[in-house]
Amino acid sequence: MVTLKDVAKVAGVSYATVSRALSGSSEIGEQTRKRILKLCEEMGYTPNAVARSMVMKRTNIIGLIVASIENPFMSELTSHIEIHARHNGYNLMVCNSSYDTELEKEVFSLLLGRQVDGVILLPVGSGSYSSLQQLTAQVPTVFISENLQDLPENYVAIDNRQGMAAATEYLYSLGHRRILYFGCRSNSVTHRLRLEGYEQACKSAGIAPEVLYSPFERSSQEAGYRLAAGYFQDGIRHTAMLCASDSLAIGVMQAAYENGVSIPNRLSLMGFDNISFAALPPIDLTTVDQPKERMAKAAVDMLIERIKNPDLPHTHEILPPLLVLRSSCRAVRS
Amino acid sequence: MVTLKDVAKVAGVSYATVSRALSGSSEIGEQTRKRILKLCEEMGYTPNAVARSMVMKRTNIIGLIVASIENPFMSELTSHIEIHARHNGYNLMVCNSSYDTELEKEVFSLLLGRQVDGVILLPVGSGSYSSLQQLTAQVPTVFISENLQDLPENYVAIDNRQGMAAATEYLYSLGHRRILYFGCRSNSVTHRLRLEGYEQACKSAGIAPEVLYSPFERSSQEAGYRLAAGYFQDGIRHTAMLCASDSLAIGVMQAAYENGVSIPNRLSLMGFDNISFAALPPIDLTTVDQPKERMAKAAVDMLIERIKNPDLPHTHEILPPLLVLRSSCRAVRS
DNA sequence: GCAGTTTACGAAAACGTTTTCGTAATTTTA
DNA sequence: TAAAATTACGAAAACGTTTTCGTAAACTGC
Repeated sequence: MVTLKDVAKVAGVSYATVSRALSGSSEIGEQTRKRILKLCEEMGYTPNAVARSMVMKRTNIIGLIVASIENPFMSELTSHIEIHARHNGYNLMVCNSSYDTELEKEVFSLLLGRQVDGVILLPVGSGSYSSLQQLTAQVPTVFISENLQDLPENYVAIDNRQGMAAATEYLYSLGHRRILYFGCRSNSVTHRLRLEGYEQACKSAGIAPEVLYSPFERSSQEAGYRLAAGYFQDGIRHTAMLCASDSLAIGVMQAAYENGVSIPNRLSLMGFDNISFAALPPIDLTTVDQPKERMAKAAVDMLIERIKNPDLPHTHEILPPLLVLRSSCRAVRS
Repeated sequence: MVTLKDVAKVAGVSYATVSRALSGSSEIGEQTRKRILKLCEEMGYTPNAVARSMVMKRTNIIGLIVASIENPFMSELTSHIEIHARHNGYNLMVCNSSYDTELEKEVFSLLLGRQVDGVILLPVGSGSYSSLQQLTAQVPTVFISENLQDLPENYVAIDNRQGMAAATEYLYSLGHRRILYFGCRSNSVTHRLRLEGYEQACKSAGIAPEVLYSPFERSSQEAGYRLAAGYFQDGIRHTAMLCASDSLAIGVMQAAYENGVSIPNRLSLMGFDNISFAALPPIDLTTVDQPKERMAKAAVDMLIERIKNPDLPHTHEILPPLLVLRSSCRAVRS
């Protein structure tokens, strides 16, 4: 590897001069700058980012912790985060937490040792963030896609309550009066808010909320499948099913398929998240979109702001969800 | 941040001693080691990986360049690579190349500047790797999921030819004699081999190969959709369709759906890759699996070997693909 | 009890940068 | 034209580690 010192030696100048030529400093003559830049080119010099980080006390690396990269929702977010971060001069160090709060803390510490300038956390969503606080206190951190309410943290999320309320109202507008909510027994605030949105909209519409919970399992698709399979055994008592997530809805779809329940003819089905699966024509799930690109950008921008000025107070940004109408819902025959 | 020097000062020893206590060196007394480790704990000392990298001339970071993280196939691979790398003491720096060969080279250089110990490349697949060679020559590199034949590179791939031959034979065994191949006009060797596998199996079976090409577009799903839509206009002349990738097949499925062509009743459909989409019940696509976890492990292991011993000759590993039977294919009525 | 060996530790260099400070050389001002 | 200001550069410290080398002190064998 050719270093700055090597270039300086060949050029017959001090390393300070080479450094200045590269950094665009004004403390250098125009002709020497050109000479040195040309020499760097010729010698194939690449600045060593590690050495630079050492003295600058900043790595220009953002750590990203995500529950599971292979989850389509999370991989979409990850992709946008990477691109937007890179456009701002940051690289991404990515770690899976594999839905494990212990591992989540472990990789967080690991990233701290790596001296990342900040962390974006797509949390497991255990509902308990107290044990993370001694870690988030050590480096600028932004949570994404998890509503942390009044916790002293930075986060970007959508208005889950409003989103689910809008979903409920949409079903109501199609004539549905018996709408079953398929909830997720997660402790996350996100899921609590979604449920509240449903209940609130039911109340406003004057219909009775009915809720079925899935136990929180590794795969919510599996959970939706089992829950729906059980439900179908006893006969269909509703005209629409509103699921806490697209994954759940897809599980339901599988069970419906196997039980000969036609969607949307016999049952309207709605999800939440708008993962890329949902748009596939054979699925074509009506759902509520989380604007992933906007969320990613907002999180990166928020983080960079806090990296530049660590004393900024905690903040959060709540983006509006968007109803995505597809073919899994239809109006009730009158 | 509390540093090793701080600990040394409090402990009243030199920094060498603290370093030795932490590294498990034998050149230190048992009681001092314990005393220092306890002190490190108390003071909340975290080793600075950047400083360590500086002197060790090794970062324990693997760079991963992927065409698009949000592509389900690639995100699955990414996830397994991250986990396996971390278990071996490496962290992952991830970059999107966004299907752009120029950007691919750009981020590669960027990773070189970051002093990554090695690079795993999930390439755009332009078919031309010569311009990459001056980059891959500078750091241990392993290509994944792209068959590079005799190129002087390291790679992990599947036997694409055999996989597609097996797919063809399976359709033949179901009684299909008119099998249309939906190819991808990509320049990648991978796609050439798949086509060859199809042609070879046709020849052995004594049936005529028929091929329709999609132009290489950003989204192969879109390409499949357009190609199939055109095909259906002129009437169905085949009993089975074999697609070069699952994405293509899903596009075909959409077109079939819209044209009232029932799969598998009217037309058997087969894909290749086994992306997670393919398993979703409403899709349930018969396909050829690329064993992603095994590929990821093989690539990481191959890379680490070459990091430890950079003088190792180039090598490659070809894994066997696996037929995944689902419901998108059926036997021809006799 | 003395030479030789081992053990346990400290001093200091090294990694490749950036940046501060100092200073000749040049330019500007009066 | 002398003093003051500016420009262009070099010397050296600093960042937080690891590791080599040197050396007292403790131990070994006879």
